Amino acid sequence: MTIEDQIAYLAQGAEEIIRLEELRAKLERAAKTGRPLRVKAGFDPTAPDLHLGHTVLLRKLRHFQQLGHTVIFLIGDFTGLIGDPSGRNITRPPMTREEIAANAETYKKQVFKILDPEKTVVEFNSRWFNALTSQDWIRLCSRYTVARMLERDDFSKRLKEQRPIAIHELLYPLVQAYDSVALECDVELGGTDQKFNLLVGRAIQPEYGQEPQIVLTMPILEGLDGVQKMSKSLGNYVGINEPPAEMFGKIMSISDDLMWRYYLLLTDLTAAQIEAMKQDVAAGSQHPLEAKKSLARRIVRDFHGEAAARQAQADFEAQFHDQKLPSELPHRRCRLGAPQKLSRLLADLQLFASHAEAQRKIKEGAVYMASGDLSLPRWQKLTDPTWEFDPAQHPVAVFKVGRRLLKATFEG
RNA sequence: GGACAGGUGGCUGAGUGGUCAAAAGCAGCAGACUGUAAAUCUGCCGGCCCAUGUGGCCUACGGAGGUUCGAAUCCUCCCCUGUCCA
Repeated sequence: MTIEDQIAYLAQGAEEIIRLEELRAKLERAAKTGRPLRVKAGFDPTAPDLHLGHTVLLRKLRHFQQLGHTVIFLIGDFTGLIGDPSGRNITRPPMTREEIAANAETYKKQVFKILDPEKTVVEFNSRWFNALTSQDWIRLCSRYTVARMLERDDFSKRLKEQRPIAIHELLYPLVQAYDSVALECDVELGGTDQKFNLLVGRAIQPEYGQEPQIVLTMPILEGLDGVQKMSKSLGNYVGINEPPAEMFGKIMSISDDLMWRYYLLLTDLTAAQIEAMKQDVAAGSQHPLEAKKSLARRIVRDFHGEAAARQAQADFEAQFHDQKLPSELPHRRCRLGAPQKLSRLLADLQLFASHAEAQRKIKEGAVYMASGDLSLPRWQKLTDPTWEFDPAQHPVAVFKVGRRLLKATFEG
């Protein structure tokens, strides 16, 4: 690949590259000297459950690896003590060595589904921060000004809105910047929300006699709702460890608009290929549903392989086009000798969060049941919460509420 | 250290003695329509119990006490946040 091809490859899907000329120079030098670039991305040590949102960044890191460069997967176990400033956050208690080690293992297991382990270095920033002296800290703090720190959107906004800003929060960007110094990074990747922190790295490195790193920001992936960023706490995420069927289903539930965004950020199709597909859909020569299935299959394949992806699609089609039950569905065994009131039963089966909710939803007509021959389920709407469910009559039953399915086997 | 303003359900935010499990919006869940899309419309949206009713009980408006037949609302102390002054 020529240098220009490499730049185009790295730039695909990226939000911003600061600065492009410097990246070109570094790539040229790396090619000439045979010394790979050191490319860093930092991760939160407390949330080792990765979802598709994280993979946007990981995929870009892999692109660097494919071009021969070294990725530094930095676990911010020291940074974690501060917490990325985002308003109302508190310093976290230090994690134990064991917790950190366990989380790191969890990370590795997930991350190497995308990254090349041969070209990845896993680091912890407590390694150098625990060795820092008070003098070192003061020296670091002296290299940046309050005014510049307050340029950060989050800080200036909170200042204006009279919301609290704790002093230690101001340290966060400096800590992250110092990571780049300690690791002698050539490039740092992050989401667009990290832009400020990444730029502080650029500003601090020259203070320590280093060349400023290249900053490459990736867009923040919207969650399944298409509005808010994908995050576990918002519940709008697809975890990379989720079973194929679940992944497939979740992706099928996104809006058509969002589908193109996912294509761009979560697959290796080029922007031109995606645009062509978009045209086909707009022209009516391809049904958006098919385009979405193809997206879902690609993504599932990345994490579970081709066979599982095909199976997931087949299950999906069987379930929603042919009205069959999926090959695997949540299943609970339940001891029940005598008839029981429906609302109580469904609450006990944890199909609902509370008994009150079970009663409400049943009255709303949201609950369906199938029993007997499950290969061709005949759904029966249940609207009476006081109806006595008789396990003798229905030793195996499947309950359906919206998209949720639950199979229950009763034994006396 | 002083003065002032504020702290309400997942979020925003109304409510200043009973009619308040707390308006409204957002989010969420479910139904209709569909392609498990979007948009739209409808219902629900603290818990437990009875069985279905403008039903009973419990918990909840930063925390702890108090006043009152009755407190998110009044009083006292405390905690937290911000602004101004020092």
